[in-house]
Amino acid sequence: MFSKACKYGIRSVIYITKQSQLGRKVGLKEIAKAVDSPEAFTAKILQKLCRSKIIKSEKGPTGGFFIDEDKLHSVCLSHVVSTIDGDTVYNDCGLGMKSCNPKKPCPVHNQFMVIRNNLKTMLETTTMHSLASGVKSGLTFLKR
Amino acid sequence: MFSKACKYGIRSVIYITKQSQLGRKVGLKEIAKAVDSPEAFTAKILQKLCRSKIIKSEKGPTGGFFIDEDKLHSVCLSHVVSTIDGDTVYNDCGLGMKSCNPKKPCPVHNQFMVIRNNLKTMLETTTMHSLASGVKSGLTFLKR
DNA sequence: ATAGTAAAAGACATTATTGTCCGCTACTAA
DNA sequence: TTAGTAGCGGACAATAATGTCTTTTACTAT
Ligand code: FES
Ligand code: FES
Repeated sequence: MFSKACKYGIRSVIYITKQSQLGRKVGLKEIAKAVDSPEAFTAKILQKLCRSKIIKSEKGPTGGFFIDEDKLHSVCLSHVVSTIDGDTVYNDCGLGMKSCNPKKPCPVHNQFMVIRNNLKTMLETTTMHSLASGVKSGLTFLKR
Repeated sequence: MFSKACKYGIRSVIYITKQSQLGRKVGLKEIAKAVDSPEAFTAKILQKLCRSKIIKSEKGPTGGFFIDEDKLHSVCLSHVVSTIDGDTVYNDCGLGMKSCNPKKPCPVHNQFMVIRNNLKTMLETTTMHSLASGVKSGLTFLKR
């Protein structure tokens, strides 16, 4: 469904969100440990997310990653996914044709559109904030 | 969503199905041209599909790929997908945790299960036969 | 100011996926 | 029986994704 990079990215942002709700900045090492992801690789992903303004970072001691107070409730899954994986999930043809064109649909176009629209809606309505609270309340987990 | 191999596989099987309905066996070259896929790579994929009994092949002149009359209506998308891509679509955690375990769900588990079940149902209820008739009637296409 | 810290950036290594090539085998038709 | 055909199988090549390492940059606390 998503690339590994994207999965690490989502898990990381959920963790960062959770900690930002507590007013904490978190370092790379802590994140990688919390979500069980390769450290250096995770660094690259976080850099991307910073460049796309989804998260912020500060260098030096007491530095780390965090999310602005005002963004805490607005960031949703779709932002993270499109930053890391691009818009392929939304635009690509399910059978790999040059493009997904309703005027010249592939055999599974109609069926795919249904699934894809469900997915799209889900990604756009699921906030990182809500995912983080699941973790916070111990209902969901970020590793194992 | 699916690997390229899987997409080529699906397109190929649809084409083979369409031709088998007309009682024709089709050669690799013809298939690759019809679905716009790399020939040698497609050969590998067709071999897999043969080993899993989804399609059949015959060597020598007048040989080629085809689907048994009795299977023509029973083969569905899920068979092809699980042959090529395995059961990852069904079993893997959407966030890449070791396993998708409802007892220890990841933050998006519930949301994912909905999408995945939709997808699963779609794959299991969509027959290659029905996809092939769309192509036959000119409503859908296998390349471009 | 300076030493220490943590992220940024770029080069590099590994692995998985995708794609190609070629000799071998099975088959058919003449 | 033999020549030609078409899929099979294994080895190989190219690319993309994943993952690592090292140096530089920005910052902060002392
Ligand atoms: S054309 Fe294939 S999914 Fe739209
Ligand atoms: S645990 Fe992640 S999808 Fe089920």
